[in-house]
Amino acid sequence: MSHDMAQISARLRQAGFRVTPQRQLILDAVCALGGHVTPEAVYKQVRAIAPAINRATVYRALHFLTEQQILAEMVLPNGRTGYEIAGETPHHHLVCRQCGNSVEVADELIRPLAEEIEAQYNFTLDMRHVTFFGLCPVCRDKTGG
Amino acid sequence: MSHDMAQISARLRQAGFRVTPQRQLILDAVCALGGHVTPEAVYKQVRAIAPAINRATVYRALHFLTEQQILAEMVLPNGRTGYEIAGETPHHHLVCRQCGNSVEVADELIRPLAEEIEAQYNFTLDMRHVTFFGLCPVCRDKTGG
DNA sequence: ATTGCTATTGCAAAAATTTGCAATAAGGAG
DNA sequence: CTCCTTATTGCAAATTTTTGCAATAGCAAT
Repeated sequence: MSHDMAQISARLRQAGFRVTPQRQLILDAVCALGGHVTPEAVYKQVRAIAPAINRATVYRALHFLTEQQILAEMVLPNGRTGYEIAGETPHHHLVCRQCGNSVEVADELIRPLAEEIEAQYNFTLDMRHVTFFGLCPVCRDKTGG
Repeated sequence: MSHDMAQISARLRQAGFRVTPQRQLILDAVCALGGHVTPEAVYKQVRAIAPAINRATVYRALHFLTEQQILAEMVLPNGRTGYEIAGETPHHHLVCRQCGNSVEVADELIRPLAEEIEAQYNFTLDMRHVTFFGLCPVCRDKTGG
């Protein structure tokens, strides 16, 4: 279990939000599935346990948990949105718009920028999983001249 | 007109793609509407001129023109995808996950990272319009404290 | 101008995501 | 334990985006 439910619950209630069984199941599902998870995968996983749950609830909970920094949101190579438990090792991707292949980028490259921006704009950035798009060497040499 | 159709046409045909009236209309629409444009807005604009055009064609053309670096794609503050003519001044955004407000980020901050990554991974990045998510100062002091 | 190859379109249906609203149920207070 | 307020859910319908496939139409070559 990579999330401390007791602590999370306390924090949410503290802030006036409610800890519903749906939200717990959804969070558990993201955790159990591991890695980068799609809303649909979460839905199916949760469904297996609580068949009555609604798709909209999954989408809403995923948004909510992301807002609360309990989950982190990312752009998957196919352009859709994925989720993971926040706090996992930051990792980033370059994805090729042409062929769809992706490469991992070291966090050390990204972090300085994140810190620079945070300092300069006073934002608290969520840079645990950034995706940049472009052309991989292979595709560049073909089409991208 | 901020795009050179003759040159673009030549390049596309050169690469074995076709320059269809639909694609031209769609590109014109993005140009005419200016700024950050949604697929739906493009669809409506194009429709006004060519009522027979199909929504799927708009989505496909937008993807295609982005792949060809003629358009640039970005994440809008509402989380959906927007487009603009590529080559316009690069600009980036920090958007607050809580309140949705966004702030512009200087390109000078982003460019060094882009160059570093390109050098190190041999990717050609499309960093003309990057969006980072996080918490603005106001929302951080409320909830995210 | 005609022909042939195949990239693109339109259509229709599927899939993915969001939204309004009434009903339900957390959880703090008594 | 019960009551009350209101955050959340479920539902159904609207939106948004993607996809398979047959028909259409670019465009390079003749």
